[in-house]
Amino acid sequence: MVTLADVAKHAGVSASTVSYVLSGKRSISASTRRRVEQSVVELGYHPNAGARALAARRSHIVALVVPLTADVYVPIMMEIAISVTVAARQHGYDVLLITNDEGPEGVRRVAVSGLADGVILMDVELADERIPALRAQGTQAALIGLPDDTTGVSCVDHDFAAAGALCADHLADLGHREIAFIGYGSGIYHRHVGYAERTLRGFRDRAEQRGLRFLHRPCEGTFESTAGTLARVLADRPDTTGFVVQNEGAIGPLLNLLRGSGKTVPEDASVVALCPEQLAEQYAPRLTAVTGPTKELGRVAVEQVMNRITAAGQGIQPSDELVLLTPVLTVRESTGPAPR
Amino acid sequence: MVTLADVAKHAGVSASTVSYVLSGKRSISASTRRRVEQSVVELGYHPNAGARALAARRSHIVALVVPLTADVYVPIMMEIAISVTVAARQHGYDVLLITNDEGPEGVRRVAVSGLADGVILMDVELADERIPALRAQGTQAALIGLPDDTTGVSCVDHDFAAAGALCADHLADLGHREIAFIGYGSGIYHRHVGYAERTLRGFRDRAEQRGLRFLHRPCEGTFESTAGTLARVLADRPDTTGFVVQNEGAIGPLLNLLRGSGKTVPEDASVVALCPEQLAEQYAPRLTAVTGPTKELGRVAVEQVMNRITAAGQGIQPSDELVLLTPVLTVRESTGPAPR
DNA sequence: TTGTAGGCGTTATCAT
DNA sequence: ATGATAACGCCTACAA
Repeated sequence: MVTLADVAKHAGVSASTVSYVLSGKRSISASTRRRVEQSVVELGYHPNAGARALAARRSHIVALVVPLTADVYVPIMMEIAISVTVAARQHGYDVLLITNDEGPEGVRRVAVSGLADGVILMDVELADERIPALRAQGTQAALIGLPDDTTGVSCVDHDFAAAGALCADHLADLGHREIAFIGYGSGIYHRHVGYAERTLRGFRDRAEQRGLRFLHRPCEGTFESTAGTLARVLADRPDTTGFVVQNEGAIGPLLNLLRGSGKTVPEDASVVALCPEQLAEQYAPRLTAVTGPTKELGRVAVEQVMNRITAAGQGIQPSDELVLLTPVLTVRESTGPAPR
Repeated sequence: MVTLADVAKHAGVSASTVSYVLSGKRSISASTRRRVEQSVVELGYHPNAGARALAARRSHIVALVVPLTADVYVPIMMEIAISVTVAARQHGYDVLLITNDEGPEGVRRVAVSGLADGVILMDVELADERIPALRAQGTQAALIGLPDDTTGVSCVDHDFAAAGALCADHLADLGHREIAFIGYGSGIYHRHVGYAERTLRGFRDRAEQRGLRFLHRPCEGTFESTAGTLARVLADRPDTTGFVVQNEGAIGPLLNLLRGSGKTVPEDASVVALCPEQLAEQYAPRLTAVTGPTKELGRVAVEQVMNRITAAGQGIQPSDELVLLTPVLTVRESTGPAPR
């Protein structure tokens, strides 16, 4: 193994000079810089990560905590994980993968051992038990998702309220007056995460503003429950022409059921989905959908931990950032002007 | 931060004793062991990862290199990544996520800096350019996939030849005599990976053994190309009653097209797919399919790097293991007795 | 069974 | 602009 000392000897300078050439933390004459860089290449020197971490008290690693549950749509998770990794590299950081089966203990472990300088949490719950652990240790963290209490951490998430509003606007613009919002199972609206509620609120407010009549029905996302939900909607409000779906599992069934009940999409009924683009593209008809910028989620989260790590390293109190990313509505084939 | 020295002082022993209590590398009297463990808990001691890596010349980290391409079915990739992480933890290791946009350089970087003790490569190509890099540095590696030249590395993969044979057997058992094998686009059979060829060979050998008449047709996996492929198959061999599909994209179209041409599955035609279970379950009818044990892939790969790292650490030449995992055929609704 | 001491490769504080 | 040198926290051969 080639060490700093080897390079120093080869270049005829001291070890500290080599270190400074490499870190750029103090000015070096052009000539010695060249000599050192030369030696580095010739000897094939690569700094030792452990030694660096020990001396600099910084590992240049962030931990990414991923859920094991197939609870979320997996390709999206992967996309975020990759965007995090790529973004981290641009800051000279590597990413350590932590699965959530370790629970709050996993987060504690990597932070307290100095293995990671900071942590990024995916799949954050409203009252996430990992957050108190982070606060207690003063661990720098960015959350992808929005918990109840965000003190001591930075957060980034989609702006679900805006997403809901986009749906209402789009259908209103097309002349629809009676809308049904097919949501997740009722459990979701309390447990897990706040995005369901935030979406609904955004939709509701805008719908009222635009004078829409609407109803919200939770739905478990199976074929059967979707059938039940749709039947009830059509019984309660036979003139419903617009559907907003926020439930990956209910999309397919809903399209089939509408077709089965003689309603053609988009001529007789319009459907706008809140889901990833990849999903929206794979139905027939392809779905008009509201989607957030997935990769941004990862990029911003990295930015946030980096800011915190840097601040903390300088003895400054890191600021708790909160970023909500604006979603986009893409018109595809499942929405059209209201009938008549 | 609590250090070894702090614990030693608190327990009234020397630092080395604490170290040995923790590592178990030499016998300790029950009483001091208890005192030390006590102090560890009371003070909340956690060993510093950097210092440990530096002194022990072992980071207790393995790098997992994942492809960025949506080339592979993403949920499977994720499943492997997670099983790798879980398995690694059981060996006291953590997993560093490396994306393939760094190319061979990424692998070099983590190994040469001592950041990782070993490497696991996913999505291995036949003539993978990362492998020479690994060999050159003497990096311990396990590959998920089977390259041309496996010297200096360990490998684990599905036994695709066995998978192909399972398909042939199943259809032969059901009395089918004319089979069509719908494969990937012709490019795949040369480029990328060998599994397509291995599957085909396994199928072919067994099919001949069982006296089946069969043909193999590459297929791009779009609706159009599947339509073309099927039309050609039925023109060439109108009596074809069995289909083997190894092409995720062609499955949906194939089912639709068979239906469209008046062939009911499984009464008129049987379809067996080579694909992940999750996919097989989501079609109507649910597909009889051959699937390998995904999580095992990760677990075995971890086992293999661990073996290599341990051996190398003891100055022993690590042995190049090769494990092929036996796939399983699950009968679902898409296969039945041959007609007549 | 336990302690001592040197070293692992970098960083960063003092000097010069 | 450059050099010595003392940490950084842990491991482990060598002693006792």
